[in-house]
Amino acid sequence: MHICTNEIIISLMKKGSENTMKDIALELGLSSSTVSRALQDHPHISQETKIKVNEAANRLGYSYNAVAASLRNSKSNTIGLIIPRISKYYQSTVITAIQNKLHEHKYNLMICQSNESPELEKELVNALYASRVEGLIVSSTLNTTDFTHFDVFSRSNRPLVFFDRVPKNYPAHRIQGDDYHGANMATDHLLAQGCRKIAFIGGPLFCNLYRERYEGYTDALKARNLVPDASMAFFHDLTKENALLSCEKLFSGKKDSWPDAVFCCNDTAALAVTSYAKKRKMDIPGQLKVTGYSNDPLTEIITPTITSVEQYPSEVGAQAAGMIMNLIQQKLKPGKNFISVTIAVDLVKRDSTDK
Amino acid sequence: MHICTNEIIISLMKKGSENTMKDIALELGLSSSTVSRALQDHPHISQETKIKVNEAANRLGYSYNAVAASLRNSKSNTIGLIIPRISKYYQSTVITAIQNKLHEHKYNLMICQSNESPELEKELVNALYASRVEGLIVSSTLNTTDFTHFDVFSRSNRPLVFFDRVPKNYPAHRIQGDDYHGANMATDHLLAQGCRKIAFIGGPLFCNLYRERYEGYTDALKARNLVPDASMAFFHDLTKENALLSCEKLFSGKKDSWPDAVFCCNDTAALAVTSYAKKRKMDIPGQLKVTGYSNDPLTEIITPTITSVEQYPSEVGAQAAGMIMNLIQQKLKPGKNFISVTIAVDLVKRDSTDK
DNA sequence: AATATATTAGAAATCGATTGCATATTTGTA
DNA sequence: TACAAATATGCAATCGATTTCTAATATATT
Repeated sequence: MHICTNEIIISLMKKGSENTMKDIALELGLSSSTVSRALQDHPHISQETKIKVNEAANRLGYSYNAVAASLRNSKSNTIGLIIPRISKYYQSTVITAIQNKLHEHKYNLMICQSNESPELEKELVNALYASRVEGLIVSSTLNTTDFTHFDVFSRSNRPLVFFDRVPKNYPAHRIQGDDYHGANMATDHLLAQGCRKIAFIGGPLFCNLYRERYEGYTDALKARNLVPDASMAFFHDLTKENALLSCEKLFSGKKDSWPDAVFCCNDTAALAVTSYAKKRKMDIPGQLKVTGYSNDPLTEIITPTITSVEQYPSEVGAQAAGMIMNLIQQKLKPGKNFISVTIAVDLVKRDSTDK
Repeated sequence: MHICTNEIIISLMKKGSENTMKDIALELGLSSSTVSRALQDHPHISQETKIKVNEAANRLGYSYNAVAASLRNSKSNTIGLIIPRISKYYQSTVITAIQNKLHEHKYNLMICQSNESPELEKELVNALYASRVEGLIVSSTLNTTDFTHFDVFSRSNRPLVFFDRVPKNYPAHRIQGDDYHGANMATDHLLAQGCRKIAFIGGPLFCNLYRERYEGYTDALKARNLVPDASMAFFHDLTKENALLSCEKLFSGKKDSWPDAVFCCNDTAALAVTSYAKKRKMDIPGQLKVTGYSNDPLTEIITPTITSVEQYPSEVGAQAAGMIMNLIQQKLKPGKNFISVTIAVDLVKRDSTDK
């Protein structure tokens, strides 16, 4: 057993750079081929040599250079991820699931935030491509309508998987929550609770999420022979501020024109509606019922707790990572067939809809 | 202006691999040196050649190989980040700030989660080192007491910066919030509001954060000639569940032994205390005052809103990234001098302490 | 004894971009 | 005219790990 202090290790290192396999080889009078194979536990190398090599590697403070291996093998063991923001509950949960799954396969994840900017998104795609990530997982910007900047990946057969915010007419694999069903369930629940004037607060309809949720919402109304009221549907960035503005419009006229429920496409908006209603002394759920989307822990903290749609983000992340790994390992043959996985959602009923 | 369809581009590409500078050189009857220099806009290359090279690069669908450049230049343009979890407000805000700052310098960020496991942390350090990240930013695991696995970085003079959870006796640069002062202010505020039996809920004292907050808390008490009551101080992982258990203990005996305030070292715990109190029909802030730490947006959502300590995570992230960049660019000379930056904090008074 | 088969190790090319040095051509100056 | 300087380009080595092919032993088989 050798005991090395830092000083000894430093003195054994060449000035200004790392020791390489070559240095180990030199030290032992071997070739670097042998060292490489020994470190990989290759069967053609004797036990004796392997032990000597590993010992020398420790002694010299050798560290494997993944960059060199990456170049030689055309294999970076890295996956790229582009996402608008990492700070939301849903997003960060998906990321964590992806990372854990990839780690099982000894893959790294390079996470980039597009900050909702299509230009930055494009730049990041190219940067990740240049870094030779082996696959790319994306939730696109709200404003990405042109997806051609992802062509580099599809063109070179490098796996490309979209989740959550997926393109409409772009050939790629995708993992989505069942947005139609989620919205449909939530709306139907409100109807079952007796609501008849249900407002809708969502994002722009060119984004798949809101398009499908809006459909789920309108279909639920139609199923009960109700006509969706366009003056009660709002489409904008789902920030607190925007949601409050929509509230102003919803609750401006005479009291009997007010909605008796609001279906919100995220929890931020649902929260804003709830606090608006509280401020105006409206009773929730008595006078107004509210539902959110994503089942952010926030929904259990506010009074009243808010009914929301659970999207199982961990499952989404695990599926996305799993799909990328399968594509890389060619368990799924690349080609013109694209897989679309839909993750089931559940309605979590809480106080804001009287359960 | 050339118009290329995907088919044309694909047909121009070698089977199964990318076009390289060599291919561009071949196409134009130049050497790859010239191509390299042309693409870098090197002054020794004529305008004419540069235009031809760029045009051919587009035509061939050339994509820069950052891995090859990385090897040749010993420069990966990548920084590593190891963090226990990305899902909390504070953490994700710091990350975003780091990423934005690094992006200005054309650096990428490789984010890894240690999931609070020291073993995984160690593994990640080595993986990032092998990937030749040029610097490492770390917030360590709650249970990391031995920091020698970071030696690889210090030993090879690769910048290492700790933030938030920083080591006690390990030589490295660090960015910290002013934990002592934050806790001191919060406690003093509670005292000023008339509280005299202030409980403390924090993490284990071997972690700098909680050690310093505890000191700030006790010093505030002592400054008013109060003796900290050990039976009212709890040290554990700051989860909701643990915090509720501590509440059980705090409010188990006779009513006059109950605390009149609880200082919590994070907002999760403060939230738990608040909901516990609400469930037991205690009046906040009348009967019990509560403060949290980190100023998570949650604190403004719950009723009552919770007084908390703002840590300016964006500033922390920007400083950490800025310091790494300075160290890389040798604006700070590496050596035995370690910089410790303290970021000021502020107390945000809300309803839970009667303001 | 002679050939076959493991076993172990090395030489050299490769991945793709970069760059110091050498070279060739053109322009400028004494 | 001759020589200096500026301009434009190529050659070849380099970064570090991997792998194919080759070669040298040693052991086994007939």
